[in-house]
Amino acid sequence: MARTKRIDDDTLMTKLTQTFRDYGYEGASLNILSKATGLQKASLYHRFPGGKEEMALEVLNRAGNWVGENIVAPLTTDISPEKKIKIMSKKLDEFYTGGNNSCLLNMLASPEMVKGPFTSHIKEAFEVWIKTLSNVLVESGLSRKESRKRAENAIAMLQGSLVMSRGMNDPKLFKSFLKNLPNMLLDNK
Amino acid sequence: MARTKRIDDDTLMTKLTQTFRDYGYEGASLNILSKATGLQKASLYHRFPGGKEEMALEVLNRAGNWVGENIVAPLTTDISPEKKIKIMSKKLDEFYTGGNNSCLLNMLASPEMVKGPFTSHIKEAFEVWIKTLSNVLVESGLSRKESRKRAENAIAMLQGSLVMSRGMNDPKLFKSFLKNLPNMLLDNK
DNA sequence: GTCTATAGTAAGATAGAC
DNA sequence: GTCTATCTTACTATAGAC
Repeated sequence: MARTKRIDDDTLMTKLTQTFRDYGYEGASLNILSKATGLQKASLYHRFPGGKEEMALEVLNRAGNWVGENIVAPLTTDISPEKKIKIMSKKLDEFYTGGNNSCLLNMLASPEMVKGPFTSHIKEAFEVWIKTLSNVLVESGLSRKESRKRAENAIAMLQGSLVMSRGMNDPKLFKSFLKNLPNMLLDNK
Repeated sequence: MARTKRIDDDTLMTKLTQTFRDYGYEGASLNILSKATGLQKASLYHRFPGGKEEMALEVLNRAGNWVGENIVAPLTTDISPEKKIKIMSKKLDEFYTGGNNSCLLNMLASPEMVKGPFTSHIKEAFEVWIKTLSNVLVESGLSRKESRKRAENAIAMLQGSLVMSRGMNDPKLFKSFLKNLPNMLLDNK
């Protein structure tokens, strides 16, 4: 034995993701990651030869894929903009577990001066997200400029509501954001 | 000599603040703090016997005082709500150096599960901020409920725009937020 | 008040047995 | 594939000279 995995890849990635979200990159020590996954450090290195950096990169990629499949993809189908926004809200609620989870794009962001290994991934994630959402709003009849602005504001509000929910230890601001999201995006001005 | 300070208290605190903003609590090692301030580690311990935790706590307190004097105080004077918001915008621009600095309330926030030494300070800072800003909006003629909501949204948008400015390495979202802030707060709906 | 030197601990990472 | 044991480095923190 011991040739069989104590924890399957998907569950492992979920645990790692949770830990990086809770502790950030620096705060998530290998000891903490080990306890969170039930694997010893050496076992983690066996699965991620690149160590913590590789773990965080794969976590970031997996989150990107999840967002692509669950949030971006529905936004590019043939249903109405209203329905798209509704689906997105539901998926965001799931993704951030009702405001109790921080966003990796915030928790893994590096100091500006020292460009870290995640900088480009995070920047691209934000840009893709803004563009995709913006396209939906154009489709709903808004101008390109107004659509871009609303998309940026919505994502900023999402990030801010998560920061405040964490800081105040109360997810109500995130929930309130989600509730207002459709209006924020689609209301005629 | 060496009985005279290499760096005065205020400049020292400014450097420490900058470092915690850039690196976060875990990321700001004593080596980094030492280089940033020009003081050796032992000298830092002489000034802050409680070590890094005391440094961060004092940084947080000082930032709270600055906000109290420069942002909260003007909000409670006798000038018009419009002028108050204008002053606040200007001071926020200064405080966050045009969107190039992160917010300590985000960078020092601890993981929810492990209540850190800053949790209560951060929570209180958000609450005071929301209440003070909300009162200004009540004064401008909005209902208590609407005022509270707008204040929360404005601060969330501020936090989010900072997160995104850092993540995208471009302060334009913060600048855009600042520009729209008066409308966001005072527009009749 | 600041420094060099160093203790003690925890970090990231690897070797080799099973 | 997982483990214990270990290495090396970096970290927080302290001692003691000037």
